[in-house]
Order: sequence, then structure tokens, then C-alpha cells
Amino acid sequence: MTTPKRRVPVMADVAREAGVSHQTVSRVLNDHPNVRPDTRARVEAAISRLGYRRNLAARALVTKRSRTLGVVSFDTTLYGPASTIYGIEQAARTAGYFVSIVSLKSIDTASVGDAIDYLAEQGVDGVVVVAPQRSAGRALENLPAGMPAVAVEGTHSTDVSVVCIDQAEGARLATRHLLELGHETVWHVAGPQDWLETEGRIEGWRSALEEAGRPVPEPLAGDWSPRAGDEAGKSLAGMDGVTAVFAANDQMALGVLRALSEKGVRVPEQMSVVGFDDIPESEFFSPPLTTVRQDFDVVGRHCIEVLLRQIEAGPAAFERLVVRPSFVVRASTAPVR
Amino acid sequence: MTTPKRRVPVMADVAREAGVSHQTVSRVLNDHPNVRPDTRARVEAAISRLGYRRNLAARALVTKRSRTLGVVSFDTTLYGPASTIYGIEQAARTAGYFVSIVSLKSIDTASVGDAIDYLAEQGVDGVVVVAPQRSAGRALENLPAGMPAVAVEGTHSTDVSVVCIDQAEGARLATRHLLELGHETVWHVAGPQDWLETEGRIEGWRSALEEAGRPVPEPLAGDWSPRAGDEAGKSLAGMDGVTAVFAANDQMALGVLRALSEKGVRVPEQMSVVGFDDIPESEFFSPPLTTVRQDFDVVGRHCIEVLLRQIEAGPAAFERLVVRPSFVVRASTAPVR
DNA sequence: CTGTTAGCGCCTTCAT
DNA sequence: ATGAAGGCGCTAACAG
Repeated sequence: MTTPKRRVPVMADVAREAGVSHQTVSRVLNDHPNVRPDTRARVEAAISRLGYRRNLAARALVTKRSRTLGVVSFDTTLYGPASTIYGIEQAARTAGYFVSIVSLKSIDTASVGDAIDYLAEQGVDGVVVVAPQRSAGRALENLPAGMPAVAVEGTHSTDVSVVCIDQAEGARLATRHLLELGHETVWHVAGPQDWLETEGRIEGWRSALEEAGRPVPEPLAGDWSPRAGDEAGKSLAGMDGVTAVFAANDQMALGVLRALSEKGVRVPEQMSVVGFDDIPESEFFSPPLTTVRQDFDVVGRHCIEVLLRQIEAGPAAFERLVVRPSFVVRASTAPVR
Repeated sequence: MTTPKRRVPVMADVAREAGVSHQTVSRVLNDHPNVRPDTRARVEAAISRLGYRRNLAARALVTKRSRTLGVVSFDTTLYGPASTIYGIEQAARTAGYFVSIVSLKSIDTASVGDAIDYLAEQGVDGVVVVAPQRSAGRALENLPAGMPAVAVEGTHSTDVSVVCIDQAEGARLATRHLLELGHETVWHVAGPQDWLETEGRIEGWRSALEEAGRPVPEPLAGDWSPRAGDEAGKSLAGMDGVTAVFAANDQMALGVLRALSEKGVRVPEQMSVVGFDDIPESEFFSPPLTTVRQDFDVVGRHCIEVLLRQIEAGPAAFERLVVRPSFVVRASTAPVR
């Protein structure tokens, strides 16, 4: 087993192989204009012959750019974050950037701050923080100096760029739909406290109710899980005069559906249910769920656009990009009897 | 706006601040034994006073280690991959490694190969490939020389380490459960071709049927989506003598449930349904789904263990680590009438 | 258009 | 226990 001990080829090897200086190799690699076509061809041939790959660490050392973007996220197992990160990764790679991810399990200000520090040490050129909690947003106030950053669903802070979906608008869409169907009012199963989405959806739901002059019931507290929806559904089933429910996400709507079916409440005949997110499963719930669609992919792509603008064009004014949700009517809603 | 133009501090700045050489600073940072406690303290004070962070690019340049692991995955939006990656990321970070992710949208051998090359250029110390398709596995045969790698759900190849869940065992658990309930045979809604999981689950289902001496129906083709399950469910509902269905994942089981409910077939009274994965939603399907649980987290952690062993201890023999699935009985299965 | 000369910030080796 | 010298592989200036 005598391995030939072949070194990984470096630029100088390519230069020798092509009969040029290593500088010319560098120029070819970086698409510099001033290289004669045949020289370029010779270099490229040498590169592929040797299987040369440039050493990005060395490159980063001198350019002070790692071409790596950091992503900090909470629970990448949830559909929303997962889809957003997917969009981010696609867009980043298309732009020639690597993506380094940190998934947090708890979401206090300190963890987010630590994660950002960790990424900063790695030398990321910028970070996107997908942590739509109030406490997480606060961590963005102590960014390492000069670190480009963008928050997904961030607060209305002015020291950092934000890309978000108009949560209140989505909730309004859902609530108005129910009202137009003739329901007297709409109950709401809310997300966990501290989440900005929770607040936005409550606000939109409440405002739609108020603008129609309807009573605003106390929202039921949830935590995004189907179980929470199930519990809320059970309470709702036991109450009089409830005909329409707007759950703050599809998973909780699933739980509501389950509780209602168990209690013998028929959807949509006796009760209309709306969700939020449009996860791939919701079209196949029983019945198929009417819901608000968020285009997470677009959010991810916008994040990268905003971030790269900051990285490549320098720190301009902070942007705030709002994506509008759309509404998908399926079979879980119907006119009130 | 005259910015003071403060450079990012480097090791030499810390050295000056602490009154030592930059060498000593390096020793402190790397936990070298030969540093007097008070010197160490002075250096540490200087580090925090200056907010110094070591430049990992420079470090990687000389150590030839980036402390970054690459992950190649297909559709990180699916529950399985997302959970696996979560486990990977947690374990990697705990071990002091960064994780750089590439999500593929198409999954041919070439894309996986490109992704690995891409990560290799970044200088990752190793890669884990979460791409459980036959075609993806093939890309692992052309790894850049000496690149430590581990495949999740890989083939039985001997040139790369593999961490996987025993798919056949899971399918056997599901099928036997149904058989013990008195069903004459069990129908199967399979995953897409080319996926190793699809094959393993078919194999387990078939073997359980054969060992019980039961007829083996033709599997119905699916693609993991609820829609495919819905279509399969419609066919099944129209056939005579079908009393038990094993869907290759929970999403398709959801579709089956939906189709059956639409066709007026009651679950579990008239038809028993089993899924695979135990996604968080399945407990709240109507009815709650009996399914095979895969512990993706554990898989992710094992991947990192195996990979780090390869990176840090050198290329030992290739390992194959098999995780056993478990079985969760809920309300979608019942004794045959 | 191409080559030469200097580092980038850190770790390794060898001195002290 | 600490310091000095050298170089990792690359890009940025400046020559020619």
C-alpha cells in the first residue's frame, strides 16, 4: 500500500503545466478581461488536466470575503422555516455563495446572539436570521459591527433590513372570507406568545372583525402544534354559537378538524375552519383546508437579494420588503346555515 | 460622517495589548499547555477587551482544515431530510464544526457530484449525503480523492460509510401488525422508483406477506405526495376484498385516508391504514394514524459521529450503522370484521 | 497582455 | 514558558 502521496495541486502547479505565471492562472479563474484567448484555453486545459480546485481559504484570506452566508433559524423542521431556508439556499448558491446554517433549539436573545457570533467567527459575509420571535429580533440590535444582516419576519426595527410576509393582511383575508360567508363572528386559535406572526395574525383578524362591527372573541392560545388545535377545537365544540374558526396555522387547523370530527361537529356544514401557511398536506385534510398561502420561497430569495445588495454595494439604507400572502379556498368553509 | 476606520483586530493587536508575542496568543487560543496561568489571563483579557475573533480563513489556510462539514440533500422541505439535517447540524456544532448545506432540486448523479465538488472547493473537511436514491448514491463512487464521506440511506456499497434506518424491518412491523389483526393480505402504496426507501419498504412488506403465506398484491405506485395517496386510495376503494393498506409514508397515508372518507369507506372499521415516518401531524389525522416511527435525529447524530471518526482518526474501515425503527399503534387500524 | 513582488492572519518549527 | 522566522495559496498592486 505505497500511496504515491500526490499533493493537491495548487495554482503554481497549473501555472507550470500551462507555461504561464500563477498570476495568469488567477486571472483566468477570476474572469479578468486581459487574457489572450489561447492563453486562457491553455490554462483551462491545465486546470482540468490536473483536476485543480482553488483554495477558498487562501482566497478569503486576501479578499476578506468568504462567499459564505450564515443563516440562523429556529426549528428548521417546521414547514415555514424549512421552506424559507430552501429558498435562501437556492438563491445564494445561484449567486455563488455558500450557506452555513445554525438551527437553534431555544430561542432567547442570547442564543441568537451566540449563533451570530459563531457565524461571524467563521467569517460569513452576512447573516439572515429566520427567527420570528420578539426576543430573537432583539439579538439583531447587537450585531458585530459592520455585519450585513437581514431578518425574516423581523420587528419594525430600523437598524436592520427585513423581509416579511404581510401577516395581518393574510389574517384579514381569512376573516373577511368567513364574514362574507355570513358568519356572525370568527374565533381565533392563536400561535404562541412572543412570535411576531402570532401578533400579526391576531391584529389582522381583530381589525377585520372590528371594521365589520362584529364582536371580537377572546383568542384561544396555541403553540403551532396539532395538539393545541385539538384542544382548542374541543373547547370550541362545546361552546354555543361558534360557526367559524380561524387557526393561526395549518397544523393547528388540523387539530381543530380532528377535535370537531371527534365531537361530531361536521365541517363545513356546522363549522367553517380556515388555516394559515398552505402546507402541502392541507389540500388533503378532511375536508381540504381553506387557508392562507405564504410563498416562503419568494421570501428566501428576497432575503438573499437584500443581503447581497448590502454586501456588494455597501451599507445603504435598510430595506423593508413585504410579501403579500394569497388565499386558497377549499372545502373547509361554507356559508353559515 | 468621519468613521474612525477601526480595523478588525488581529492576533498581533492582541499580542501588543497583552504585552506578549502573537505566538503566545495563538497558544492561548489553541489551549496549549505551556502557558503560565497569569499570561493566559492577560491574553484573555486583551482578547475580550479588543473583541478579537480569530480569522478562520487564515487558520484553515495553514491547518488545511476548515472545520466545516458539507451536507448535500434533496428537498430539505420534506420532514425526513429536514429532521435528519437538524440532527446533523446539532451534532456538528456540538463537535465544533460548521455545516454548509446544498439542497438539490433534481437528484441525478451529476447534480450530487456537482454539489460535492462545490463543497470540496469550499474546503469542507467531509460531506454527508442525504440523498437516498440509487442515482444519488452512485455519485459517491467518484468522491474527490480522500474526502471523508457518509451517506444516509445509502446503497450497500463498500467504499463509503452508511447510516440508515432499517426500512425493511419497519415495513415488516407494519405488515405483520395488519396480518395479526386478521387481514387476509395487505396492499401497499409504494414510494417513487429509484428511492432506496421505496425498495426497502416493498421488500419488508413482501417478505412479511410471504412468510405468512399470503398473496402479494401488485404495489400501487406513488411519489410520497398526499395526492398520490389520494389516487391510490380511490383505486383501492373501488376494489373488492381490500381491507388493509400500508402506505410508504404518512403523507400518502393522509391521501389514502382522504380518498376513503370521500368514498364513504370508514377507517378503521372497513379498512385499516398504516403509514411510515410518524410525522408530527399523523397523530391528528382522522383517524389518528398507526405508523412506523423513524428517529431521524439519531440518524443525524450518527452521521456526524461516523464522519468525524473518519476525519479525525483517518480513513479506517467503512462503517455501516443501522437504526431500528419502532411502531406506533393508533386508531387507523383494527381487527378485520 | 503577462510577470514580479508583497503581503493577507495564522500555525509550525526551532531557538531561547 | 515564550519569541522569531517562515510559509500556507491566493490576489493586488505595479512593472514591463
